[in-house]
Amino acid sequence: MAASTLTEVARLAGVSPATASRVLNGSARKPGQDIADRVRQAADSLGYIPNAQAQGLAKSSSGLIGLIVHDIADPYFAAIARGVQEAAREQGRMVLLATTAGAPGDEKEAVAAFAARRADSIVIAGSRSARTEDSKGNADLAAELDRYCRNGGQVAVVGHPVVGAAVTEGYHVVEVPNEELAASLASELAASRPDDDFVIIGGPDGLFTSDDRVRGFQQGLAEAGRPPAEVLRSSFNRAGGYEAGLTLAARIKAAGPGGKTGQGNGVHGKARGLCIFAVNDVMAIGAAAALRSEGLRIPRDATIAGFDDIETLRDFRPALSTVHLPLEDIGRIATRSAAGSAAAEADAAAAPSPPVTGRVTLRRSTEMAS
Amino acid sequence: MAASTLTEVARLAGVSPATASRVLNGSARKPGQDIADRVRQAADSLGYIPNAQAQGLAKSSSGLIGLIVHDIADPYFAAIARGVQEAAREQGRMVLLATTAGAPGDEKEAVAAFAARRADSIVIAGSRSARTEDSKGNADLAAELDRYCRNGGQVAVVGHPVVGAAVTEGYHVVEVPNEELAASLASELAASRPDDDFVIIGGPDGLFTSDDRVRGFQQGLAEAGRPPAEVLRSSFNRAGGYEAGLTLAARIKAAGPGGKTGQGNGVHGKARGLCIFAVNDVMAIGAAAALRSEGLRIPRDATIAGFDDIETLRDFRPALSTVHLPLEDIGRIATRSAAGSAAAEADAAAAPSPPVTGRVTLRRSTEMAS
DNA sequence: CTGATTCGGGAAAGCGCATTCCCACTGCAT
DNA sequence: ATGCAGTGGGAATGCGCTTTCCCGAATCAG
Repeated sequence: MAASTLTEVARLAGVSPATASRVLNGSARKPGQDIADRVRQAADSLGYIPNAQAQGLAKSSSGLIGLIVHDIADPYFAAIARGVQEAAREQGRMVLLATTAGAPGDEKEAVAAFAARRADSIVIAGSRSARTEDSKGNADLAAELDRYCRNGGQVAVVGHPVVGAAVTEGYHVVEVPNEELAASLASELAASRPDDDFVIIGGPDGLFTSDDRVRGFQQGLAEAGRPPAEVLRSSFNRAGGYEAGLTLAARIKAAGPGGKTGQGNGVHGKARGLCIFAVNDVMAIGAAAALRSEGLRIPRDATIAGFDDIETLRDFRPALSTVHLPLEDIGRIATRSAAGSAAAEADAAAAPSPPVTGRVTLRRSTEMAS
Repeated sequence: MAASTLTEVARLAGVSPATASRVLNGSARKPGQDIADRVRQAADSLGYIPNAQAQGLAKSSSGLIGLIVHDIADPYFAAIARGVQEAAREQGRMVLLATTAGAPGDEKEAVAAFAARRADSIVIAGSRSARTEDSKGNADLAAELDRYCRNGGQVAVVGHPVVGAAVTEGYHVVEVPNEELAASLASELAASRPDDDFVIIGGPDGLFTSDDRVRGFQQGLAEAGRPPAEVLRSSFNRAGGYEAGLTLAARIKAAGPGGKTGQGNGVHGKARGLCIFAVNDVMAIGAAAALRSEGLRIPRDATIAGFDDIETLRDFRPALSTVHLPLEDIGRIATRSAAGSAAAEADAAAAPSPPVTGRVTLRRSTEMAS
């Protein structure tokens, strides 16, 4: 028994397919009450389910939203995905998921696949990369997006625009003030940790999100009259944080065995502590785990801060200082800004994009030594 | 500029649409080399992207996999989703996401939507419910799945079968040995905590996953010669765990202020500790947070264990004793078992479904008191 | 009571592609 | 030279639905 079709419903109801279509799916023309009832009854007596593919083909629009993330199991992306999902539901659309591990080549393919499915809009979350080895991929991606937009697609990018993207029509960017927030974090940290040296654990060079946060942090430090922090680069995940954490642990132990009151490193008689800024929470957690595994305690032997304020990580102890980002809202905003209708564009003109605001959140992991 | 069509490509290449179709998409008949080249060249000079909707309509199959979860931001589901996504990629399909907060009514709608999109298969993760208020929704869901399967769809359910599902054709269940594993956990805990009383923090009555784990744990306790544990019911998330944790904290403090050596509660002169089993990690973390907020320490004032071994929570301290579940594999297995082909069915006959195995993992949170 | 409008319904033309059928042609054996 | 299968390409049909166009009937003004 194959799924029943509109034609069958129409026949059962004794009307034409055109009429059946008009009553079953929102059409401008409303058939008479009695006919409508007959059709509707026929429809659910047959268990009729409209074929979305055929509908899509006929009106060339699919009710699909494409979402591109690096990794859906990463809580950062999962949170954004939740927002996207919610907004999609509001719009009566479904979300199509693609994960790419951040490879622009894969992202290009994902965009092509979405385009093939005639997705109404595409949301790209996850940091853009400016690394030279990605430049080919980025160019391809930009071209693909270009084409997609020219064919009427709407795309929203979280964070940084895609490198080399030329179109403006239908291309939206949800700005995340990474740099400013990182600067604020730095300045608050500088104030609360007057005697600490700072070090940054960053992601790979060229990752915009990472680079912005590093730059902002350095700037905040400079404004507070602090010297620039050293930057350790590693991968943008827990493992990267852990690795960098091991390096730092060794250094801390070498500098002051048994605590920071060892053989005074610094011109003042007073020993200097170390404050670590990891460019995201997951890396911070990794670094913290590394320190702990080396017998170091936080915030006693070093202090640490992250970025994102991942919900699942809030129960981590010592509570992680970080910058809160409304991840779910970001997903929602991105999805809405790519909702692509005349109304939406009018709105967009009025409010180019509801600004994303974060908040520095200092917690126990950078608390003053008692 | 609308997206170019196969016909345009064919015209440019000077061949018929049929031929173009044959070269551009895997067809049994391979046109001649020269023609193939011409077509391919025409295709990418036009930036041709096949219209998946039309393809789907024509061959009635969409290359889509529907995934139903309660909440994509929940790390449990996010992990499963990752597995599903990977398997989908292997199969050259894309995943369509639906979140339902566990409401059978929403799940039914999601299935209908997937059916409308002619998804090749559907993976349902997330606990089934047997609560009476859900019985109507469950029946509807079962009916919808039934219809979907009869129309050739493949369904894989993680954990428990949908209540009332009648079809067998195309209906797969990935069994998760919740009960057995919970029993093992109980027996190991009983051995390592000989002097503890046990208490269980469960989800709402009627949630299969929760009920299975509760039942298994009780059984394990019984086999170890321990009396049944009291069961506290609350919601299946962190908040629920937190709430139950507060209740328990009050109880612990009342029983033995300042530690468990207070006014001896028990026939032996020796005070008894409390070992808490929360039916999932997230609840366990919530309960732990509640205890901590009440000034209690783990494992000193109480010990606690969870279930799932959520990756993001592994850095939690004290490290949480739990039951490891290969979440990602589960997603992968479910997706593969619903891959729905003759070959897959032959495989399925050979290996009904690659068994999911978990592992009791005792860590610091239930460590022997020193 | 007639002519100009609506109004409600049906017929039919695609949407973009896969696929079946058909045909012209080649190569081979007879 | 003639018949045969085999091969490679094109014409045409249909997937299920939307939508334009058309037409008969009903409504209204004059």
